[in-house]
Amino acid sequence: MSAASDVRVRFAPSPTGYLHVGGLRTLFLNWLYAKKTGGKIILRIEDTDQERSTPEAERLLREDIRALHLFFDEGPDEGGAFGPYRQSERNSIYHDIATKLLEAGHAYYCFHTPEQITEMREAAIKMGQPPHMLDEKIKPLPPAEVEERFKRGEKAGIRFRVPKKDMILKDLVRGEIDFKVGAVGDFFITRSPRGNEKDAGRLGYPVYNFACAVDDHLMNITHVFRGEDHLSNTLKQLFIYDVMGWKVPEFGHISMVLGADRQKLSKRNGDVSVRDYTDRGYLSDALLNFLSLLGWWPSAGTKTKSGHPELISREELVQAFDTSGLQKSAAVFDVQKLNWMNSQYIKAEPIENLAKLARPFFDQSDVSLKGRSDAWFHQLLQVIRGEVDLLSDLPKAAELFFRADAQPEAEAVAVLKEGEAAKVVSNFRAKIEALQGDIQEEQVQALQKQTGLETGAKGKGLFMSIRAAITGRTHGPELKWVLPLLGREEILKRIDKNLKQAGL
RNA sequence: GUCCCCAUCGUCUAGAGGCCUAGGACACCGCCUUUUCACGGCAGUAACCGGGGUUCGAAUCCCCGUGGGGACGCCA
Repeated sequence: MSAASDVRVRFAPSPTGYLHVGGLRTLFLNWLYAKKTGGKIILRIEDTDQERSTPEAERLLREDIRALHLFFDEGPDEGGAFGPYRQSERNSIYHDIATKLLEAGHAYYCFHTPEQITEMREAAIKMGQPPHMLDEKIKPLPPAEVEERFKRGEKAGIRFRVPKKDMILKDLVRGEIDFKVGAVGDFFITRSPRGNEKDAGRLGYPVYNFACAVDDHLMNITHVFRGEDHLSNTLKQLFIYDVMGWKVPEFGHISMVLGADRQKLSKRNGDVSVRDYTDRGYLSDALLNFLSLLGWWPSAGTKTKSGHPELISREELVQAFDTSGLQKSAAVFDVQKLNWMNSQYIKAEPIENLAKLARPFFDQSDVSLKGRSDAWFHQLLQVIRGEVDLLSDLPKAAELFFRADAQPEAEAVAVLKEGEAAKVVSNFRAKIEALQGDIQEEQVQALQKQTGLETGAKGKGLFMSIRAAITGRTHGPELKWVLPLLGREEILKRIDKNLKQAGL
């Protein structure tokens, strides 16, 4: 992390639902940039669409972000010198600027209904023209007529008059992008009032492109990293900066995240909600590590403590982050790779943390941790953590240690009926019975060896017989780990039960 | 339809004119290890979208084509 700087980036979600992985990736890239440069990251809630935004969604969003241990320097809850940070609380600011735009002739009232405009757009497309071709020919009304219409109770939104000129966007990711005249048409900057506004007068709530440009400017945002799908929005915002004479922030349009079908990630082609992932037991750092590598790549020679080129800790990510690694082309979200990465994080997580993270998954499952000590649970996790990709797979992997009454598998029964198996098992059972106190790893190995010596069994005949008799299965973790976890009583009980159920 | 963006293994990507017989990672396949499964280790299969230029030399630069994606809301 470098010394403090003037860099200010923001995450500006609209509170309409859970946090999505695409949004999280944008947030994280912004976060990395802020941390890397010693700048600040601001949370701004874009809730100008009163019909869709809910406080509940905002709460959920914050909860999701907090769970990932990502924090903001400024925001609705954390405060700051550039508030309010909720757009719904900034109405008077937008109205002031909209009024200025109106007075300067950069914007005009539009009394056409949404239906009329839609009609014109459809007609334009039919003529092979850009959709906004016809409706932008609508001439602004003379002031007297505007007054007249308002007096009659008509409602109007304000439209921005897009200057007739080419624009160049200097993009941090894509270089110079040229937009020809007419790439966008006159767009709405405020809605026509719906009656639910506070002190709105004849003005409604602002529309995204307007509120966004105003806030980025007023909040001194220096860098805007957002999805490529915003490219044409950026053009609109550029025009606002242009006529207002504002300094334009740096823009970086990051590539899209696509589903396996190469379409924009959606509910149809994969899970999009971050909560879905955390609920299934993806670790936050694994998810973030994976997401960071979707559309960004560290420069050559980046060293990681893990020794693996793509297993990069959060601190290392901050160190390595650089906008030159931002990718131009879209990236497909590959769950397989995420799963692998998650399994690596599960293996590397300090056991106490892992226990803390894993416990809820056991509580939700039908294997109960009741009566088990923390030490035992840690030991258990140590044994099974290598087998799973997700925390939610843990209880299933642990079943062996809980299901004392489970039927032995057919294969296990077959093993027990084979040759000297019965002799081997009873010999081993006697040795366990004679034991006192906790069973140690080395003891298990010594006992097995001894049984081998005494019965003449070796190899599969020895090890598999014991395994089948105790676990009722032919595969699983190493016996030297299984037996200490089970304990003397449990082992004896299981041998007797399995033998009986095998008909021996 | 119009505008904009993009194009290296199945996927994420390295590559900024000779270092490329194109490197890494996930997945896949095989072998080794573990007298089980998994883990781990080692090897292998696999890509520069096509066509024209520029150049002594092109995955890298330019043009065209094709393909994919995005945007075109009084949503964000």
